[in-house]
Amino acid sequence: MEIRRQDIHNSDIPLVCRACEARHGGVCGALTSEQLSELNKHSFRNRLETGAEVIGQGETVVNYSNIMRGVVKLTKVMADGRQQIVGLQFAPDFLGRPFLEESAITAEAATESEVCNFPRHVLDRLVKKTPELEHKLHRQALKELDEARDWMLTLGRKSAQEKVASFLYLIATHIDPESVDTSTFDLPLSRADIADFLGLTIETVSRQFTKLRKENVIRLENNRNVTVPDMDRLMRYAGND
Amino acid sequence: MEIRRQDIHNSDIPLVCRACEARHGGVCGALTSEQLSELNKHSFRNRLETGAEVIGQGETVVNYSNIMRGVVKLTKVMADGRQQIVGLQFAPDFLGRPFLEESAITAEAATESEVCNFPRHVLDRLVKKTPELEHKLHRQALKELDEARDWMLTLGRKSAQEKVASFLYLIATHIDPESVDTSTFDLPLSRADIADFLGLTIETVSRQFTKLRKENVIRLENNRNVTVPDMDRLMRYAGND
DNA sequence: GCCGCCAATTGATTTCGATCAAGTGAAAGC
DNA sequence: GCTTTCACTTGATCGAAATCAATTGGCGGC
Repeated sequence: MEIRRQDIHNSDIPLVCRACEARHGGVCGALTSEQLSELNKHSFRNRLETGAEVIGQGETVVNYSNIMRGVVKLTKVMADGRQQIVGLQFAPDFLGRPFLEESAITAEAATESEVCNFPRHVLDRLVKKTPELEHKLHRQALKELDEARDWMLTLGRKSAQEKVASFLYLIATHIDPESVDTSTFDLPLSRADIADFLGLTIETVSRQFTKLRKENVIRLENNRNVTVPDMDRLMRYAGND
Repeated sequence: MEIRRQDIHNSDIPLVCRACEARHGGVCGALTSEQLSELNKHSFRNRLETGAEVIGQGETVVNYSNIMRGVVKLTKVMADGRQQIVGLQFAPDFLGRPFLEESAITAEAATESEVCNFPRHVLDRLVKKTPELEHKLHRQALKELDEARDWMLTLGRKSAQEKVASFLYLIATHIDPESVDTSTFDLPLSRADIADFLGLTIETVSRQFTKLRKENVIRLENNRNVTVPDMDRLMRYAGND
């Protein structure tokens, strides 16, 4: 028995949205076809090269985005250049901080990505009128909060080895939610980015990769491609018993 | 010129809520007097001794709360006992994780506190019917997310001295939002709790307190009472230039 | 007043990860 | 084909914070 799609006026949904909406459950799912059409009038998609900045720390927010493809990293920088990645966002996550003029973080593409942008004021107006949309954004905020707090435990209390294992486990479970086999994947981050995510240096990250490889917790096809023969074992290395 | 209170039926508001609502801008502010009455029927207040647990990691959530007075710490524990405080909540914060059966964190009173509890299902029902209430909760979630990400930078990239200074600055700016003079305050956390908040050991926290005292960044009346002669200087020690 | 308790401090030593410094290997440019 | 470049790895040393171990100081109970 199949559950019917709720929206009747399927054909009224903008063409670009139709393909998109089918593929994922982003925030747009909360909108009626009319609202989607309205939003779509003001929205534009673009492709982001690795390293391309979506928004910078301290800048005025003009657009929100939906991640269509790729991984976006959220970073904070200190005045002296020290840097910390405070979040990773995967498709089809919503990207943006509602109700705030100025961004407290930098968002940039960790991999080659594609995003769908809409002007802040258009979405803000839509949120006011659409409780279901605010509910979706609320849920995403809570999800991000849960993830941030999980990561705080990792940053504050785990050893370098546990941190690296935790990172690998995180990627294995997030990179391709569709896939059944999560045991082989490409890392969306460079060693430098991983270091910034884990609060370590590149050298320490590299040494821990080597150590995990020598202990057969992971195999490395090349610098980016990882195979995890035993996911539970990796989880134990991550300290998540 | 004074702005008039919005709610007309002021006298319909439950007595306990009236005193409370006047004092702070918690989530209840989003409710009509009827809703407040309804919620109040099922709510109960209680006093929490220091260390009293509101909810434990992995337990089923039956109540949400509003913090009326005091400070509540949110902690995560690893299987081997390592512990990390992932958030501090001050009055009049809302306490709880909407839309989740099971708590991912432990919440316990850091100081002697007072909370107002309401059954989860009652508030959940109210949220569904009251967009303004969900909006308030959404805003609080985003605030907590911002704070969590700020703290991730502290945990991942700051030195022990910067961490302790950051903690003192956080407390100075949060403990008593009413007060004009934020330069003298009591710490709501023991050294052990501070260590768990900063991802350090008690000994290191203690040494940094001593160091900050010797460098005249702070004065200590006793273990708990702190005076900050120059808040900007403390901020610089915290690495927030 | 003295004891016991607990929180915090202080000191000595160790350890883990940072720093400094080469070295490797793959891809791009000439 | 060779060099250059860039990301990563590996090695040697250093240093900040952890660990181990007393000691201090305040407070409640008797």
